[in-house]
Formats: sequence, C-alpha cells, structure tokens
Amino acid sequence: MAASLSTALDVHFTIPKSDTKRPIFFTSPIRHNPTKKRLAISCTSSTSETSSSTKPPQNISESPSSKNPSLSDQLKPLSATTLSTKDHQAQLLSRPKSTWVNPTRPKRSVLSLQRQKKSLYSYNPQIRELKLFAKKLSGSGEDEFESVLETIPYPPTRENALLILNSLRPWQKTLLFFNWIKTQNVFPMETIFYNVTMKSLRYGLQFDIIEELANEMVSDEIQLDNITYSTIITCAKKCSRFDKAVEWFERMYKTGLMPDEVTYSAILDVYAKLGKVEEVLSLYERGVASGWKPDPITFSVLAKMFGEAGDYDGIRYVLQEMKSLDVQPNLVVYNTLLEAMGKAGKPGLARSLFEEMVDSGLTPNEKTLTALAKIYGKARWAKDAMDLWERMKSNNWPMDFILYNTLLNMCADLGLVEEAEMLFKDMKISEKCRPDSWTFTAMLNIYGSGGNADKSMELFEEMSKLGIGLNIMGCTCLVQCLGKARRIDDLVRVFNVAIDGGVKLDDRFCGCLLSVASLCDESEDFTKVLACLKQANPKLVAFVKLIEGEETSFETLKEEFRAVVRDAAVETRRPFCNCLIDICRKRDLHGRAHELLYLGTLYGLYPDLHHKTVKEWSLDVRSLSVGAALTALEEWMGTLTKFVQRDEELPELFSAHTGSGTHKFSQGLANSFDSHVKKLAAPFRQSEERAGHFVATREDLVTWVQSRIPSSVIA
DNA sequence: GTAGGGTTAG
Repeated sequence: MAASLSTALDVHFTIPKSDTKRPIFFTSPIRHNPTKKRLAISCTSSTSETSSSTKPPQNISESPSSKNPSLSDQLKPLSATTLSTKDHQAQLLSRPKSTWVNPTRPKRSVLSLQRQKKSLYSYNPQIRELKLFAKKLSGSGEDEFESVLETIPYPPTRENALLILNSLRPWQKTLLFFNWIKTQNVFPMETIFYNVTMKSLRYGLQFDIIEELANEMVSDEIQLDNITYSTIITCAKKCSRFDKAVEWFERMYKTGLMPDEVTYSAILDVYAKLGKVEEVLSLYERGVASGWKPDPITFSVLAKMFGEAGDYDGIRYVLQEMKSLDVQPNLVVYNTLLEAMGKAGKPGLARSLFEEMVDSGLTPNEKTLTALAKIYGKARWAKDAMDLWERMKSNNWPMDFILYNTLLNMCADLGLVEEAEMLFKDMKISEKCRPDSWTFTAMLNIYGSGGNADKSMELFEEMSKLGIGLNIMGCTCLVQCLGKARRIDDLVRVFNVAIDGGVKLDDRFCGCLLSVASLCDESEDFTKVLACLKQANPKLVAFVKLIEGEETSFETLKEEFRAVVRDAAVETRRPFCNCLIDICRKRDLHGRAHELLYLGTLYGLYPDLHHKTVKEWSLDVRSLSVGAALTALEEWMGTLTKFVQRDEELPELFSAHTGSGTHKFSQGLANSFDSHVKKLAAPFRQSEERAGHFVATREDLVTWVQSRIPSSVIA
C-alpha cells in the first residue's frame, strides 16, 4: 500500500512517463522530520523510503518532455546545479535509501509563505441602492431578468458591477449578470469578476460551469490566481470530482504559480477525503520543511482524515505536531479530534481531551457535545453521559436538533427511558428543535427495545398526526416490537402505512419480519406476517413454503437456500438462516432445522461455531438465535454420541458459549439454553468462573450420552 | 455568503 507513496505523488504531479527523473523535491523532508517515526508506524508494508529504493536510479539531467513544466520540472534548476547526473547516480547506488538532501542550500519551497492579498474595496456611497437592486434582481423570474436589469440605478462601472455581482444569488442570477457585464464592454474583465462568480457557482455545486469559466480565463489570458484555484479545487471537492481537484492543482504548478496556504490546505483536504494518508502526510511535511507554520485548519484536516481511518497513532501525531509547532487548537480542531477519538474507539481519551478543552477556556458548542454524547452512548458509559448532561444544563451550553437527537440515541444505547422522555418533551415545547423523523426513530428504538408496544404505537399515531413519515429504521423497530407483543394486526397496519408512505424495505426489515414469523404460534398470524413479507421479498416466502413442504428434497432445499443467501445483504444472511431454523422448530420440523443449520455452516454463515483444543471442545452459539443454538447443541450431542459409541478420545471439558448479554434490553440466549439443557437433563452447568459459559466434564457427558443410547445399540 | 481552506446523527 505505502509503496504507492512516491509513485502516486509522481503521478499526481504529472511527471511525463518518459521522464524517469526523480525530483529531489520528493525525497527530502521525510528523513529530517520527526514524523518519520509516525510514517514507520502507519506503513505496514514499506515506507516511502523503501519504496523509493525500489525505483530505478533516475536521471535528473533528462529534460522534461512536456511543454508546461510540472512542479518537479520547475525545481529542476536546484537539482541540476547541485549535483551532476553521475554524482547523483553514485549517491543512489551507494545508498539503497535514496533520500538525499543538499546540506548547503535551503530546501525548495512547495508553497508560498505569503498568503495572497485581497484588494481593498473603496467605499461606494451608492452601496444601499445597489444592494437593493441586487436583491430585486435575485428575486426576479428568469423572464423578468432583462427588464429588471434596465432599472439599474447607476451605470455598471467596475466597482458598481462588483458590488452587485457579490450580492447576487442563486448562481443562475450571478451567471446571467456576469455575462451581461461582459457584453457591456465598459471595462476589461479581471480575475476578481471570475472569482466572485465562481464562488456563487460553487454554492450551487456547478463544477462544470466553473471549469468552463476557468478555461475561458486561460484562453482570454486572464490570470488565474490562488483564489481562483482554491475556489475551483474546493468546488470540485464538494461535487466529489476529486480527479478534477487534483488536475487543477497540477495545472497551477505547471503555470508557475505557487499555492499559498489556503490553496495548499484545500488540496490537502482533497487527498485526505480520498483517503490518501501517505500523500497528505508527505505534502504536509514538505510544507513544514518549506518553513510553513500550518494553522488550525490544516490540523483539522489531518485530524478528520485520521478519524475517518480510525487511526489512533495518526491522531496522536496531530496532537504532537500542534504541540511542537506551538499551535493552539481552536474549537473546530477540538471537535474534529473528539470525533476522531470516537471513531478510533478511545472514549477515555476523548473525555480527557474534552476536559483539556474546557480548561483551556473554550466553550463547547453543539458539535462538541454531539461528538461526546455519541461516544459515551456507544461506549455505554452511563455515568459520564449523565455527568455531561448535568453540565450541559447547568452551564447552559448550546443545543440544536442534531444534539437532541444524538442525546436520544445515547439514551437508547444506555436504556435511559425516562431521560429520553424528558428530552422528547423538551423538544416538543422548544421553538427551534421540534421533533423530526430522526427524533421519532430514536424514540421508537427506545420503546421498541424495552418492549413497550403501547408507547410505540402512541408514537406511531402521533407521527401520522404530525405528518412525519416513518423511515425504514423506525419501521423496523416498530414491527419488531409489535411482533414480540404478538400484536399482528397492528403490525400489518404499520406495514401498510409504511408501504403507502413509500418506505423502501430492505433486507434488515425482511429479517425482522421473518423473526416475527418465527415467533407466531397461531397459523393465522403466521400467514398474515408472511403476506407482508411476500410484498417485500417473495422469494424468501417461497422458500419458507418449500421448507414446510414434506416432499421437498434436500437437493432442492440446498439449491433454493443458496439462492436466498446469495440475494441477501451479507449482514443479513446469518439472521435469515437463524430465523428460518426458528420457524422450523416452531412448526415441529426438526429435521429441516438440522438441514438448514448444516447448509448455513456449508455456506459459511457460522464460522467458528466449533473450537477444539486438546483439553476442551467448545461450541460458540453467541451469534445464533435460540432455535439455531438449540439445534446446534443437539447436533453437537449427536456427534458426541457417535464419538462415545466408537470409543474415540475425548477432551476433559466441554463448554458452550452463549454470552451473558450485558445490555439492559438484551434477551437472554443463556436463559433459553439453560432451560433446554435442563429439559434434556444434559450435564451442562453455567460456569461461575467464566460468565456466559456452560460447562460439562467428560465423565458426566459420557454417562449422560450412554444413558440416552438404547442398550441394543451399545451391545 | 464580504473574491479562497477545516468540524455534528443509524
């Protein structure tokens, strides 16, 4: 992966294929930077240095083949004057790691340390009337535009036109006005007119038009400056046209223009969003080596990138860099770092970082608190969550609707029903944070997980009244809850409302319906649920019918099961199989249940079900439904019976791992398992040392197995 | 939204 570092950068900076020159620019800073250690951590296969050593020695005197010099070409004078080709090759050969830095010359810059200056506006006494006119123009219809244009209160001089252009929106209006100024021929078009127009186009995500304008600038010989390039690059990024962002960055270098720190951090973010971590680090380090002191925005870009990758070492690197460069994180940087800590699974460090932030005198905003609430919820840190909540209230920290909804999700994670109800009430009486579909989904999750079907249905009715649509997640929670409460008629009603509301039913939802079907005792209910499921997934229902058919052969079952599994989303395959086994057991089709468990194992849905060491054999049923777990236990006992019959060697200990289910709402697989082994009088007992494990000794198990084998068989 | 760069939800 990391072998791509030097090659990828070469490509990005458009080094002609025929040109094998390895620019010195690409080799220097890493070796001399403290981040080398960090690179070594993040590169598992090789570092940039080893990757460069895999390249053939490169001829630095070779002339570039392209007309417009690339960045590396621009830097050619440096390399050409400091080392002859021969010397350089000798260097490369004598040192497998080909990094070389000229000790006598300063490093060549990759960015301009001076930010581009903006021109100052002179005061325009007609500002009020011109802004009013711009507002009128913005609000005019397409067909009125020209007639409104004629009412322009002052002649479109350069300053007047710029003022209007700056106040126009949306982008269609800006573009119309921009084109109109061009036709007036009152003054020559300058870069700033293009920049202002492009900015408006960027709000409208109109990358293609921006690119047209940029090309027009090139052909009309109007200079593109750093503001033009950064606008083009960020627009391409917002439109997910990353290739275009990189392309324009390269073009800038080729024309001989150095990026300033704004353009530079914009392109860093492009590489970051592409997940090109090594490239980002390399660019960052070269910038620093050029004398650049990155600002908080840059660190925010880096932190976000490492957060997305869940890379804790990277997050530490960002913190360390800010410290060593003496850059104080601002609120955005803290927010990004907190989010990143959450994604890297470090709730404790997020907590200390938050305290550090507060101690530094910063006041958390909605985003800070949203990040923390999410982290504490996912980590199931109820105490910290409640402390945070208290502080939010006593300090009057800001709230918005996303924070409210995140807090509700946190309540769902922690099983805090009353607290959720309080928040929900707060939202209803608030001005700005009225409950939306996310809010109701969170509440449906909370009541649904707690098995409160009455409250869930109240929410459902309330949503209908408020005209808030049910989404697929809320629908799934509701159907699951109603299914568990055996309120099948309500379930069908909800299902129909969802269908009418255009909810797109996914495999998870189908799995949920299938599990409800597996719970149904009454065949009438079973039929109703399958009728719903048929609308979402007719093949699945056909397969259920096939299972029930006595005449269905194993071969047919196998083929059709394969098709069902193949068509299902990966994460729903095992749940589907679990539910199908449950359905079999519920309908006394035990033979089918065993066939399905076999097929599920055959198609890899139950990897790691069995584990064997010399001393212990174990069965891990944690990812199985109750029916599937019991089927697996029976299957296992059958196998052991054969072992006993054949007098084969057995380990001292047998164990079954059910898990103990720490979540407040989790339904105990352990309990069902316990009652089943009691029913079978099997010698498995819940282990006191190992939570969530049932254990049996060889002696007890063999005795039990023998007691079940008819004497004729033993004889 | 003062010609340009970074952060919030299954």
